[in-house]
Amino acid sequence: MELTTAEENYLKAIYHLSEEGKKSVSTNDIAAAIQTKPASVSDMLRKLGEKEVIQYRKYYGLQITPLGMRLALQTIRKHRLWEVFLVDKLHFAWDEVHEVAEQLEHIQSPLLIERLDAYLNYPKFDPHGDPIPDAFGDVRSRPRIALQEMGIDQSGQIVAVKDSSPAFLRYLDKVGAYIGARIKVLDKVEFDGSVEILVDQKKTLFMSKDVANNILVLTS
Amino acid sequence: MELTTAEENYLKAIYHLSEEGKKSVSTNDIAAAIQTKPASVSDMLRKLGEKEVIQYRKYYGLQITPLGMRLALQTIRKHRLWEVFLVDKLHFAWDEVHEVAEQLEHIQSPLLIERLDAYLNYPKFDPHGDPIPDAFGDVRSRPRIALQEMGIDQSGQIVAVKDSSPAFLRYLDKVGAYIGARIKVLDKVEFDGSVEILVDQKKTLFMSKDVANNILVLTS
DNA sequence: TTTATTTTTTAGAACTATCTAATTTAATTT
DNA sequence: AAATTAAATTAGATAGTTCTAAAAAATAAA
Repeated sequence: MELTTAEENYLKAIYHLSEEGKKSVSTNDIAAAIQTKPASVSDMLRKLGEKEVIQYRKYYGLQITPLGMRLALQTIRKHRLWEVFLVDKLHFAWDEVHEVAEQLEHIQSPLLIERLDAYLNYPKFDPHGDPIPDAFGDVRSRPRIALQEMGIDQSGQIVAVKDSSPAFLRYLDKVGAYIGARIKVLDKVEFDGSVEILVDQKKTLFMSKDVANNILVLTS
Repeated sequence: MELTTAEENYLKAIYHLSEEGKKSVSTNDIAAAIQTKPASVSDMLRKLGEKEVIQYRKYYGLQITPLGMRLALQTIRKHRLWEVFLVDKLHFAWDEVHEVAEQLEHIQSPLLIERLDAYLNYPKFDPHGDPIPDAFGDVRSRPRIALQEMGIDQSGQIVAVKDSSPAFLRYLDKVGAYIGARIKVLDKVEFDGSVEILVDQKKTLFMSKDVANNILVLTS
């Protein structure tokens, strides 16, 4: 069974929205996620239902099927492997990779992905810290919490970001809070939820609540 | 000005057919080259004419414009750079790369191609020995002749093949006549046009006229 | 429980790319 | 030069993706 590029994009968006803890994924949510109109989404949901990658009941909502899950994870695997390639080998900045990976993920060639995976040394996480599913769709995720949720004096390592908009990624680069940075919470301001952290044991940094909420940390 | 994937493929086919010495490229030729129907080609020629990448007069024929030439060379550049990547870095066999490169060539990202070019060390030729146009569309081609046309005792280096079908490439791999191999013509049989050559100063090889005609050599 | 609002779906249109069948134009042959 | 053959084009359909505008269904509010 083969999916078109558009179908893959819809399925990926549905998968991501499902993962974000939402009990049900709405037509409007999907439209917002892939920047299209709800009318287009309705149409596509019908088609994805026919292809049995989702279970779909009009007006009631949808659920990904095991088949859909497998296909979505395959696409995500490809996307993240390409991101690693772009950053590790071609020296892209981590805020430049998304758009290109968005195109590369649709290249059809199982052999290519196998070889790429090997060439990159079987990476387990992409440059944003998100886990790369293996060839069988298994994801080795690490338990992570938002920096905002850490307590004073708690340490950890930045492993991912929730919001990966170029603007946010550039901000992180600027202040030196990159993926992999080891941090420690020095203080939390109760009034506005902002935090003070120590980065790599040398630089202190103030962060607003909003920023701290967007950074995921592997605590130790 | 942007071309769709289909338009890029048509333009590339037209460019290649033009290069093959044919004075005029016919609708049927194009249809055969990209495995579609003449009717589809007619339609597309009209569109390419409107986009001014070719000059088109119904029933009379077509000619690539300078703009079309530039765009075709850009696509060819991408295709051949990806082929180098697949062979050099991902260890694809040279008869496995075409289909994947056919997809990769349509990825839109000038930065990606610049970086890829640098990463591959600015290669001038692809794994089949075909020249890679530079960013400005300039091609550094080498004067090459068919192995069949060489005289007895003449030496040279295999630099390209005319027919790059997987079957032919596999045959070459099998007999050890790879791109880059240094050869010398030991004998030519007048009766059937077959040749006897010495490969890399150790192995002698008999080749039919047809095979020898498909191998291009840089003579020295 | 009606009414109002929001969400979702359908209807109808546009665009791309392709096909088959029919027609038109050009080239060849007699 | 007329007739035949070959090549190229148009007409009409289908399939995929998207849109706007209108209708239908579900949810929230009075």
